[in-house]
Amino acid sequence: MNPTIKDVAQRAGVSVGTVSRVLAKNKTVSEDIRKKVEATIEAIGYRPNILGRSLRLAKTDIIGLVVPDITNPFFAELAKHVEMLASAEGYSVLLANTHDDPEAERQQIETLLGRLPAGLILVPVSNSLVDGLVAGTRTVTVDRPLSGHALVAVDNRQGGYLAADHLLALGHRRLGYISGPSSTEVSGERRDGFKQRLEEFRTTHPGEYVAPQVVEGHFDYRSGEEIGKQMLTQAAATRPTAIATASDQQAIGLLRAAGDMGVRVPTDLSIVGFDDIPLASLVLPRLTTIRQPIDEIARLALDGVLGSHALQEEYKLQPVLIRRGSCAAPGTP
Amino acid sequence: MNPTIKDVAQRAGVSVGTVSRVLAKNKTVSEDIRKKVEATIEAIGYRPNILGRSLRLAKTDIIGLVVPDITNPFFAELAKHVEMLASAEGYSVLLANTHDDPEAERQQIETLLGRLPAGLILVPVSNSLVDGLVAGTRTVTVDRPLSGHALVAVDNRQGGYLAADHLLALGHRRLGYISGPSSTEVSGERRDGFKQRLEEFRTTHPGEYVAPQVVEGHFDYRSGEEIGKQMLTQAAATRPTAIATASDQQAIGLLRAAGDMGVRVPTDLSIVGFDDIPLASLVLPRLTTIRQPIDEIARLALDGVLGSHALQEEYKLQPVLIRRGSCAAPGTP
DNA sequence: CTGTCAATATGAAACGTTTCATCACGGTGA
DNA sequence: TCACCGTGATGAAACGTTTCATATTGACAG
Repeated sequence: MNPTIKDVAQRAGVSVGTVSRVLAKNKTVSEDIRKKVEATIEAIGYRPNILGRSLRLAKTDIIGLVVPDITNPFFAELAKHVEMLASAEGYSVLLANTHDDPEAERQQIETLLGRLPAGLILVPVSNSLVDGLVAGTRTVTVDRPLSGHALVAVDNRQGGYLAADHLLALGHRRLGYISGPSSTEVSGERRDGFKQRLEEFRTTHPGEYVAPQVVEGHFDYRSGEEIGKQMLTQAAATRPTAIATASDQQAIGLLRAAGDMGVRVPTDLSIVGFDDIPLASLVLPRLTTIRQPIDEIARLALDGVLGSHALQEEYKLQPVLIRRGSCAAPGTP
Repeated sequence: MNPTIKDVAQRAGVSVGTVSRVLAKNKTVSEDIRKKVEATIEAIGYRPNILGRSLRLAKTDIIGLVVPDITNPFFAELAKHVEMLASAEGYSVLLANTHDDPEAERQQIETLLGRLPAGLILVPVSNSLVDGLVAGTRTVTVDRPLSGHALVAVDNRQGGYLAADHLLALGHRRLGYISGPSSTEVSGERRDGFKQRLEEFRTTHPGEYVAPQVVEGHFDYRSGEEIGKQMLTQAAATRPTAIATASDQQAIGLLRAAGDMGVRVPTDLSIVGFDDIPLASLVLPRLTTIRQPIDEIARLALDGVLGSHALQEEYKLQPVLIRRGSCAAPGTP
């Protein structure tokens, strides 16, 4: 149906090999033949069949992107950046959701690999299952580590550290922390960074130290709201004056809980989120948060997958504290 | 490198054609040979090369999904549902963003079509450019119409109608409406439905009718916030007691503006959104909104693209009003 | 005039499938 | 016995590329 390279060759009176070389911008083709072929291509509207080419070359120009849930703003943002960069280089992005289910993940990756992608960008949910499955395809892990594969991620420990540091500097002493599920390393690191800063504070200001209240949850809105409610029902004298979370979604849920309970933010409660999703600057009050440089993450991941150079084991990026309206010194009217 | 069908054939002592027939679950192959071939496949870990197959069949099992912006929660939700349904049927989803740019859209669609997808699901941003470009590939349009192609969408006019109806029923008379950009038919329809209900009201209650304040904006948070500020700076006696918007994002921006200006929702101002994105039930107060049945939309779109039946011109779905906390009768304490 | 060399163009093979026209082989009916 | 048929298996072609070993020039040196 569509014209093929053979049609072009025939119509231009040359061999298919020659046409192919014209297409490949190969030097060894004379000027006038090149012109004639190009004219013919234009004339009959020839467009190379990507399947024939992929078959011959045994590789495609498709990038697989596997995320737990595209509905999560962080991953949506990641997908957007990856797609932008990839399409600028002539690659397309195949999207797969795992719904945080290891079995679904295995399945998705398997069918993805069957399509011989040029590379795979993966936000893994399980540590074991996919191990070894991704051999033979350049694979970069994002956000969460997977043994044996390159990882692009923010320095989560440093992120947690920054949050605690900011709150301490504002004068808060009774701190709360809503972490992510302990099944993910990410949340452990963020929490540990948070705690580490507090430990440091304990040694420098032994008299003022108060042990933080740490509760584990999921990364979503709901979890932030529920745990927030629970934390805030304590007597005003013992409940935290500031809470840091492991995700902006949790922080926004927490914001909602505070609102429901008449706890004013930031007057009665300071909140620090994590990620800096677009919504963070649109809630009321605007969310102070730890930003992940997601464009950088996407760039590095794609570079890793497409680049010819050997993959480093880990690309750690520095998170940065974004000050907005959800934090204040305790007792600020 | 990977074993091919030839290896299987050779090792099992049959012809490649036979192996292919086994793979295709074709009836005309004897029981014992079938067993032997299957055993061999298992033994050497053969997996059919999808490229060879696609080339031969001149089609792939890839679905192209083209959206303006995957970061928009509505489209993320759409992508998630499409991906779920598609992968359940053995198809994969190729994602492309157009950033609301007609030229990018043309470009994206063109390269997508070059990959010979089984079908294309498109949320178009321009009416003209891609026309005819998508011939030869089963294409379904979602959300916004494109002449000459099947459309799956909610009845937008009815959605606007419902919003106005709800607010009138609550007793509001001075209404505001924040619409989407007039370049999209969608926003026109929603606005017209809204106005239509008001016209009906005018004929039934001629004495009480007040002309609505309608302002045009974009679908995003920022636009809702800006226009909201502008609307709410009017004197309390003339400004609307209720505002409907063309998207939840606008409504949330509006919510933010109201909060900033000390206008209490729903006490001083009722708000109705549109879409029912996940976040709608998480803001404070929870957003009353017009829900689009997005799972249905995804299902119909995929059905249209994959099904063998002829495409209808239009699949209109009914929106439904979701009552939450952002609306109340005017003057409710 | 002949042999060489560089510069270009050609033809065919190969990538891994599916499919279709044949073929082999028993069995059956006349 | 022979023609015929049905059941299964085979072999080769075809899908549209790229690439590599050859072939064809023409120019130029000896």
